Amino acid sequence: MPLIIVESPTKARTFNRILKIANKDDYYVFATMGHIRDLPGNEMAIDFKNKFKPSYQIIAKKKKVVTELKKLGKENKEIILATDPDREGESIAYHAAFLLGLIKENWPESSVKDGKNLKRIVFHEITARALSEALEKPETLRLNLVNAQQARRILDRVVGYELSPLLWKKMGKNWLSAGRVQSVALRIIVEREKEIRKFKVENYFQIFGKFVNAKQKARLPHATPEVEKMVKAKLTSKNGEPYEQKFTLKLFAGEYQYAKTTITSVQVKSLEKELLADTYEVVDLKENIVSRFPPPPHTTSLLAQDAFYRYGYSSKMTMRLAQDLYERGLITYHRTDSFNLSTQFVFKAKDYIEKEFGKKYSLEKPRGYKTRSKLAQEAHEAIRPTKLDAKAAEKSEDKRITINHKRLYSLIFNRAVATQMKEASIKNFTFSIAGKKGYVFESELQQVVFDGFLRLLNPKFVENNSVPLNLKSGDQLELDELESLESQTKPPPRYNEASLIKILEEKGIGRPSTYAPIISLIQVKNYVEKDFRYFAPTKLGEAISDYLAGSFADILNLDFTAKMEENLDNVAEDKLNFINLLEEFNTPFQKELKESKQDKSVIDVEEEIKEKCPRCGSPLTVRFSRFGKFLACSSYPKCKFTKPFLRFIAGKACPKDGGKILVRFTKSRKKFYGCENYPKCDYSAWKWSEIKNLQSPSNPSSP
DNA sequence: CAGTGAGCGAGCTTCCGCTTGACTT
Repeated sequence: MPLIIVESPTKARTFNRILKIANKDDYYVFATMGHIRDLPGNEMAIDFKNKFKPSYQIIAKKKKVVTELKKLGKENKEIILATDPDREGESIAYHAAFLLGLIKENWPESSVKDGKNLKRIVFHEITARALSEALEKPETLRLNLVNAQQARRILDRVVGYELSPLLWKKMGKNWLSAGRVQSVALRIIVEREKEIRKFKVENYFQIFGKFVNAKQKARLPHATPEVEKMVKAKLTSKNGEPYEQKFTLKLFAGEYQYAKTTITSVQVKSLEKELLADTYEVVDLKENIVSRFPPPPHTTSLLAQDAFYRYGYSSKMTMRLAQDLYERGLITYHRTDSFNLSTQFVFKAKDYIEKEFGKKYSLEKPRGYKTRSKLAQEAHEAIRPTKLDAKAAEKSEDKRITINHKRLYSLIFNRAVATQMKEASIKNFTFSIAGKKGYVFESELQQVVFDGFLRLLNPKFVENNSVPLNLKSGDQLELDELESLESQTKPPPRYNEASLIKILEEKGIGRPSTYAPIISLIQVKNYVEKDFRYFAPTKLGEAISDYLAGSFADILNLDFTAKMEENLDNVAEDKLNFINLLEEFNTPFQKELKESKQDKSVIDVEEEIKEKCPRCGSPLTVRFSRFGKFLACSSYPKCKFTKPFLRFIAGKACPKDGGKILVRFTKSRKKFYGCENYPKCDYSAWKWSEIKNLQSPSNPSSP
């Protein structure tokens, strides 16, 4: 009886179901639960003198899995490797085959011992047809792909296990970490912070006019009933001279565009006077109908971004919820970078759309999406519901399905179905309002002509933009009111979880399975902190990033991974030898390491604060430990005074005893707010909204 | 599924990527 090997128990279950239906129950399907053989954690385990030979071990937590695998291997002669079609999947297959005694390892060349009994099947879609087709023409293990994975693994190990100890010495903290992915993620945040500091904030004014058309009702963009008669437009030029200037900043990651006007506070008053005295006419009214297409279905990265902006979920939370939905069979696999939707789903979606919204909303031909990124590996489908049932999560009787699960399910459902809906048709109006003295105001608005997919994905937008513009060129308008707004130019924004994941994915840094863990890691290590929902580097994080960027500029660059991936593709296609690739990386790297090790200077990130040590009077300093920040006496080791670093919320007092409110954490690192006088006072709150309206300490409430 | 408060830190750490079940109530 053939033994089929896959990664995940869910995939195994699906296979069993399909095989049973096809009356092929003489297969046994076994799940490895991911990698089973890897480098040990407690040492480098790379032999640099022997072509980077790795010493793999069975992963401690997988011993049971491997015992079971070996037992099954003895019982079943024919082995069918059915792991994911990408690099990591091929590697899992390889190590499983090795443990079953079917691979001869002779570094750096490995070979398959018994090709008759070892087969590899590959498919991108788990359906009965794909499976039976694959079973009919099995292939062989792709050793070049395995080598690409090994090169990736070894390179990451070398980078991580060389750079980390360097940091331990450099910073005097033996728990620090560095790596190809995490250090670049950190640098992205650090460089942005510097760009923000460097940014010069400037004040400027914007002038908006509200115009009335006595004869006809004109509509204001985003109109409310009360102001329906008014048209709001922005002053943009005089005699062809624009007031607005646009600027583009080149940033570490991408660029930043911003605009300001040349209008200063001095000019505003006289401008207002002149504008109010003028008479106006609508000119250059243009209509332009454009199609708006639905966004692609969710990948891991897009789902994390969508859930963050829509519901404020952290990536960790989103992945946890998605995992639960996946395990209950409600959605497809949630760690994916693919836009592919199975043909079965696409056809069912068409039926669903026609039944739910009518034929006007469905497509004749299915719509597909191209991956933007060449770095995608597309081992899975896009994330989509498994059933065309909008209420599938709602109906679940599982008590562990919460409102959050249901919300995330809806997000996934709507987005996937929307991909197969007609595009929306939007009429864009742009027009100017010109005064006799040469002043020009400009405005634009949109009207939804046909809602298409927006009906499902953004009904509010449809509702707010359904009325046509009731103006035409030549209409005479009166300026009813002026609104002068003082603004400041804004620096590029800090990253949040969504924008960080977006840039990581764009640059191919990290994989769907690692985005959330990486974001957790740089916070747990105290390299970055969240200021509300935005990342700011700590002193420690900035020092680490600057040091590494200075000494290992190539690795800390955004295109390092992209170049590595290109090379790994060449290895997979047998155009490049993977040992040569490793050597080409490692030779200059070791040189840089040697130079860095010669510099014995130590970087100090400790920062003195105003507060004095109660024991000896020396200033206290903020220090970093693996458990977070703490305050310690600056005359350590002479004085060993320490105390916790507390984060007070300014301007809030405890409603029970008037004490200061501070941020605390539960044992499981969940954030909450509490009174400084704990345990005497037990006031606590989970959410900002609960403490938002608390009184300030100096201003106790009277009633 | 939720889950609400120590005191530690300054000797044996650290990588990336693939999986799920893992605490306790």
